Amino acid sequence: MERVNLSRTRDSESTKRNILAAAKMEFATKGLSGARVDDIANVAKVNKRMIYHYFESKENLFKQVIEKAYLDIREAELELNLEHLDAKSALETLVRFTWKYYLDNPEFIRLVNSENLHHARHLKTSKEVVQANRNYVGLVQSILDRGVQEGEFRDQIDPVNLNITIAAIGYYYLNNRFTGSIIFEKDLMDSEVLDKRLEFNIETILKLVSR
Amino acid sequence: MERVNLSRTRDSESTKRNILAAAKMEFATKGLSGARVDDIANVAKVNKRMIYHYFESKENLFKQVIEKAYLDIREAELELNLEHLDAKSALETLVRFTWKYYLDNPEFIRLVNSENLHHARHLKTSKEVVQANRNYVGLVQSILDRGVQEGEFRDQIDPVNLNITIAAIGYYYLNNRFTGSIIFEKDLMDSEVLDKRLEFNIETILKLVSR
DNA sequence: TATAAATGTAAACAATTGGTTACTTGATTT
DNA sequence: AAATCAAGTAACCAATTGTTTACATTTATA
Repeated sequence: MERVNLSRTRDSESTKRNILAAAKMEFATKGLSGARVDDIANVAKVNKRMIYHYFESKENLFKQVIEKAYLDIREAELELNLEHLDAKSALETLVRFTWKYYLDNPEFIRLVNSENLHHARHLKTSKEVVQANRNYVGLVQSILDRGVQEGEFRDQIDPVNLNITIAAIGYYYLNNRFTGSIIFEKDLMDSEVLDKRLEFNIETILKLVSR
Repeated sequence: MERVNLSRTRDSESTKRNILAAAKMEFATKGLSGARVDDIANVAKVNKRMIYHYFESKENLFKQVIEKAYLDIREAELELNLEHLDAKSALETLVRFTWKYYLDNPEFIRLVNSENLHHARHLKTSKEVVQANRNYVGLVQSILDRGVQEGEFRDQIDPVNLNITIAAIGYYYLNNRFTGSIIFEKDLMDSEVLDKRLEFNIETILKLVSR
């Protein structure tokens, strides 16, 4: 029988949550190599030993963080309930969502970069993430099918490439906002500039799929 | 009067070049924090002291590397001589070039990521890079103008956003090839898959600009 | 209530790492 | 040929860092 203790002075679940949250920020801002276990412990207000107690190693902690990051975004996408919209609206909603998610969760982009710098070795063994993504590709495929039926979209569009492009046009812009702002001599994070970029992206995707 | 010594046993220029080349690979594969000065020295076959002699610090060495990386790609773009082509061909050539450059120089992507992780603090003081990029945006703008004159392109297309999108659709795919290959359960680096992606990208850009 | 398991702390360790010191060797100039 | 400066080497250092050891306290349960 599970006991719930509402007034625990010791709370392993909250300790784990705190560690994960602190680790996410630390890894995102400094990368896997740049991240410091001591800093994670300090931010999480937890003794460093607890990190090793619950997560075994810095490497494994990173793995937990990146897995959770992927599951979180895939979960948020499912909550959009795109099945209830016509294909064009569904696609536009997805582009807007992806953009906003990256904008609101810059850590996600950083973590994915880190994981790729390390040849995705942490994600390689994650069945759960693969399955979540399989569902996601299926979702996009069904939007495409619906669009063809409605006479709005071209057929034979590759859902994986479409997916990648939807992510790419948001990800690249936000990932490289620092070098981009210098190079293009323009604040890429200015709110009007951001809004125009989103409209540009929606246009890009809709023109790509339409007949 | 400058003397040229063809048989120097001591060659500061070649030492500097070796350090820069080794540093570029080391920073690209491990990031700024992950890179080891000792490893750079070993690969460059140079005493570690020489790195500090010529480059002052690890940080400054990174700055030299990232600056050169940007100047190199902007230089390669200029050599395409896009002015001699009709607008549509020029744009397609640029998309193909960008893709191939990222494919052949994966270090470039990694370095740009690192620089953004560090808020572009090394590039901030680089007038030369900003100027090179100004020329590049001008080049794309002139292609767009030509396309409008030829009656092929829509007008009022923002050259910066177009630039960003051309880069994005190649960059994202290749940057995230490791996580992408796992997530999409498909080898994104398979040569047929790569070819299809390039065609997809050309289509994306041409549909975006055409009337 | 005794006991074992879970949760937590302080301190230290061994390895690593960016950077430096002290010195040697080779090339150029006068 | 002597003197001067650039180029190069080996050894070392102080600080950092991921990880561990040894120990203490709280909680759940037999």
